Amino acid sequence: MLWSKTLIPTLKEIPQEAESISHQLLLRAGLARMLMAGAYSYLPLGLRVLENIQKIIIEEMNSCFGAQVLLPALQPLELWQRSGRDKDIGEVMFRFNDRRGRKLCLGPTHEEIITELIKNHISSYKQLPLILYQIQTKFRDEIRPRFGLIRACEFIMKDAYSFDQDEEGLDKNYLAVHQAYLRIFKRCGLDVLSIEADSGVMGGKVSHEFMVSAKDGEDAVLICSACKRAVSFNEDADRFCVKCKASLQKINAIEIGHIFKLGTKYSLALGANFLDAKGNLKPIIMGCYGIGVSRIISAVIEQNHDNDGIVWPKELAPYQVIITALDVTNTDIMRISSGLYEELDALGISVLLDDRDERAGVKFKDADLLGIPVQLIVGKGSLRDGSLELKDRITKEKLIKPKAEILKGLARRIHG
RNA sequence: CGGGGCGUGGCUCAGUUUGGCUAGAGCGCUUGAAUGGGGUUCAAGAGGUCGACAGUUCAAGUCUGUCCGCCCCGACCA
Repeated sequence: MLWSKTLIPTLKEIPQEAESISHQLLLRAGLARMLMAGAYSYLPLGLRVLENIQKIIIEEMNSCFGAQVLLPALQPLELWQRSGRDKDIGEVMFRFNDRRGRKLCLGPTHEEIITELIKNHISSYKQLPLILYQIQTKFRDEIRPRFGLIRACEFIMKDAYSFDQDEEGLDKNYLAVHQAYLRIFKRCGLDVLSIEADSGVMGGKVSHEFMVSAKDGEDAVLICSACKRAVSFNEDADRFCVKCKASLQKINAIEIGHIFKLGTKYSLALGANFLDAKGNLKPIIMGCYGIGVSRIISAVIEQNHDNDGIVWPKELAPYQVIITALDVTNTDIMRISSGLYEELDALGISVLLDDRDERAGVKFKDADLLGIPVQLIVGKGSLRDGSLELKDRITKEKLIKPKAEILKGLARRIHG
């Protein structure tokens, strides 16, 4: 992609509306823009990052035999009345009437919808176990949306649901998804803590939340200074670790995932049953597994930035390489830059070519701000001896070498 | 919802205390020139319902009232 053909509105100064680091960089690097509190437009760069996260999630969910679906965001309120959650969820759910006066809502989550679907299609133990998941926009009328994408009223979530005939099956799926989550977050470049948690409105007994430590996080976590075990924070929390008696340290964190062993709450309420091998009618045992996909963008920025801007983990970067063409009025520099662009593009490497007529300093600052892992710089030096310059955004290492060697260094950074 | 802060061109802000001529600066944008490796320099331009409405006044960005929006803290939260 050519910079001049896309929309990357970088900002030199910190917008008034942003206080947290991830919110500031989200806006400054031109990833997203606010429409109103809690609702954001994703610009080309932000969408590419979002798609990269989704790709990782899809790969890992498929690897534990999840099958992707897409359920409606538009839902009949009646289903929520049947599960009893209509009241529990209360004003967090957006509600309205259609033209016929039918009561509708926008889905804040999808347990009811998936259970209703499954009820009509699963009738035998032979069809179990099953995991279905989707990546979809959720709507929650938050009391206080804040920190950019971290708490939004419209956001993108991956929600998965497991269906089993017994508790053993649920335990197995729960563990499989738990492990898949750890792989997902690692690939996203996140240092994540898995914590036993309250299941709250979701119901069920066991739940784990996945927390990312971040200075501007809105949740708090306690970590044992000795065994590093993390526990969720509440006001009357112990000051010492129950296991090793060492002191606990409070850190701020962002919750990016939450998984629950639901049991039969929804299958009983909505009548999702199956016949076991002996012909007994039993409720399906369920689990549900959520990831805040759009929230990951903010969490990743919180954990991967420096004074110059974002430092994207390899797999999330909106482009793998940015070619910084210094002096676009110089036809030789542009010829070399375009050639390089074509060459990398043919190799399947995603490249952004900065073809703007801007000063070198502006381009360097913007390249650092965007956080694309590898910068290739084409300037006067390249004309003299055919050399290229590579800047590694992560290590800040700079190499000026013949093209062949630079391409090797590039390959090592992309594939290695 | 309670407390606090803010709202002036695309962005950052000054001006509001103490009302006074045609509303300013920097960045960005357009045009021209010089420059060309870490947010250049000079010149000439374009761009504004001063968040909205109502009121006070000879006169309102500035004072009063109501409302709207954004941010932060709290409560809440899957």
